[in-house]
Formats: sequence, structure tokens, C-alpha cells
Amino acid sequence: MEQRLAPNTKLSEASLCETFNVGRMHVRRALLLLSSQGIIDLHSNRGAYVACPDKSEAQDVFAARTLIEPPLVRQLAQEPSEVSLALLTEHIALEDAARAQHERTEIIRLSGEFHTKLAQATGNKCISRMMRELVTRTSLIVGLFGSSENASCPDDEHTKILEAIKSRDPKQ
Amino acid sequence: MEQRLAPNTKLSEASLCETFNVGRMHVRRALLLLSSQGIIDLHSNRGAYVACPDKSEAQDVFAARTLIEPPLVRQLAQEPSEVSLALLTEHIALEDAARAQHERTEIIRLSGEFHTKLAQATGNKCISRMMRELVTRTSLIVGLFGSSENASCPDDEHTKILEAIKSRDPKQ
DNA sequence: TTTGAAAATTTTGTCGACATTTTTTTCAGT
DNA sequence: ACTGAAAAAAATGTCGACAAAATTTTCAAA
Repeated sequence: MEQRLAPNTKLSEASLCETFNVGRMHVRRALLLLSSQGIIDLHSNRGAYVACPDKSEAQDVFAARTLIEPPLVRQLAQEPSEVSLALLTEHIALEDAARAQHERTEIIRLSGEFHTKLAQATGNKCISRMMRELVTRTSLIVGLFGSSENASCPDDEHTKILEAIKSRDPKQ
Repeated sequence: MEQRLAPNTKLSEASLCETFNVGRMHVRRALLLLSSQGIIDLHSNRGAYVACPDKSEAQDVFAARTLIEPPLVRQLAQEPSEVSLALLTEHIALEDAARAQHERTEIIRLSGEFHTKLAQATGNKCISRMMRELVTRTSLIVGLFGSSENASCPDDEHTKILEAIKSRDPKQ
């Protein structure tokens, strides 16, 4: 009950109903939305399974991020809002704190969240949503193939990005 | 029955059931998915309405495309597959044909589809899906604010893009 | 005629029952 | 024991009925 769900785990409607104390309708709605985000796979008449992306799908997700993130940072560097910068700075502080206490799970979570907040800093809901979905799928993939070490960016990567934005430096 | 649905049009479950001859469950599923793509808005207890994006949302969509498309084309230019190039060339032929016959609706549809196919040419499902959703939302927006003229790219824009890719030219 | 509250209608949300499909179990035959 | 078909159980898909909410209509009072 504290363990993350392994890929390919079956998510039966009945058990989810019991777990969350809701009707089957709600469970089905949630499953449909999760599947539309690629977090689970729905097999007709066979139920819902935690997505188990193959190498190809994993590469697609990473390639998508590689495509989007550089121009994202570049755009932020062009006209960064003070508020966003503050939020990002604050977030990095959280990351440092987690790292100082070696809270591994938390470090990974925050590391992903940084990229989401990076997208949110653009103030563009569309981009935020895409990034959020990509980060989520990345977590799944890291949980699968993740060399337990490089599960997140290098420690100082985020700081570097933030510095680059602050200094209007158009590169990653 | 041949007219496009105007934004803010109410989509009542009952009428959709009748139109498509399906049960309410199917209609509701479809509406949920459409809303997750930002094509319609679901108001609790009040039903589904064709999305009516405000200027801010419209800008977000365009900004997202502006962010993604240049690096997308640049990536395609780096390693274009022959098959993809052929498909794109073929598609432009279709566009030209439609233009020659002044089939306005078809021209717009194909113009959008070109960008989707551009994304598909990367072979990246993730990117394809994002692009498809962005193009769909763009159609909606053009239908709203669209100065009936510049609803699509300039006539030769797509040809230029394709030429740029063929010549490995890293620019748009 | 206009206003506004109450009633009636319509529409959406939820639940339970049933049908269909899949999965598991049983068990006869080799 | 092992195999495989039949039966049983369990899970998913679908439908209809009812509940709850919103909309429209009605109609009495100003």
C-alpha cells in the first residue's frame, strides 16, 4: 500500500472500487482518462494495465522532451517573469533540501516537477499540460528501465538552467 | 447536417445518441475524451459545449506550435526518411489539386493535415499525437477568429518547408 | 405587461442488473 | 500425472431505471 505499482500490473475495476470507495462508473472514467494519457493501457474486455512502454515508446517520450525543452528554456530566457524565477529558485531549494537528506524518492519526484514548473513558467497552459504528461510518462519509464542512478538530471543541471535563464543566455 | 458546429453549441447527450444511434454510455465516453483534448468543455450538471477558446487560450495554442514546429522541421531535416518525404510530397500534390479547384474547405483541412503528417514523419508517436491535438485545436480557433483568408499557411509555405528538409537546410 | 415563485419538464449523474467475454477451475480420458 | 474440453467463476461491457440538478413553463400578484 506504499509500493509503486509495477508496469503491467492489472488494475481491476472491482479492487479499485473497493480501494477508493467509489462506484464502478467513477473508476471507469478515471481509467479512460489515464489511458488517454498513456499511463495505463486498456485492453478491450480484458481490463486496465499499468503501461509498460517498450524501448520505442520510451525513446519517443525522451525525443519529444529533447525536442521541446531547449526551445522552451530559450523562450523563458527571452522574457522571464520575476514571479516565475522566484518559484523556480524556491523549487531548487526544495530539491537541495531533499538531496541533503538523501530522500531518494522525493528527489526524483521534485526533479520531475522542476521541468513541469519550467513549462508552467511560460504561462502557457497548452505547453504546461504537454510537459506534465511527458514528465509523468518519463517517471513511468524511469521506473522501468531506470538505472537507479541517473534517474534524474545531474544535481546541478537545474541550477544551471535557471542561471542560463536569468542571464538571458539562449542555450541549455 | 453539413454545417460545422459553432463554438458554444450545446451537445446534449440525447441528441447525440439519436444522431449516432448509440447508447448514452458511448456518447459520454466520447465527450469525456473530447474534453480531455480541449475540443469541448464539460460543465458539471450542465452538459457539453463546443469549446470556445478565448484569446488567451488561442495564443497558447499558437505559441505551442511556434515552439514545437521549428525544432520539429529541423530534426526532420537532419535525417529525413525517403518514405516520409514521398508522403509529404504526395500530400502537397493533394493540396495543389484542391487549390486548383478552389475547394476552400478541403484546402484548409489538408493544410492542417500537412502539419500532422510532418509530425508523423518523425516516426515519433508522442510528437504525432501532440501535433494532431494542436492542429485540431487550431482548426477550432481559426473557425472562431479566423480571418477567412489567412486560415491556412501561405500557398507555398509547405513546399518551402519540404524543400528545406530535402536540402538539409536547418531553418524554417 | 412584467415579475417572480412554484410546478413541470428536460437533462445530466449514478447505481444496479443483466449480457458477454475472459479467466479459472473441475474433471474425465488417456 | 498430464491434457484438454466442459463447467464455473469472475471480470468487463451495456443498458435501463431512478436520483439529482438545471432549465423551461406556468400562472398568480403587482
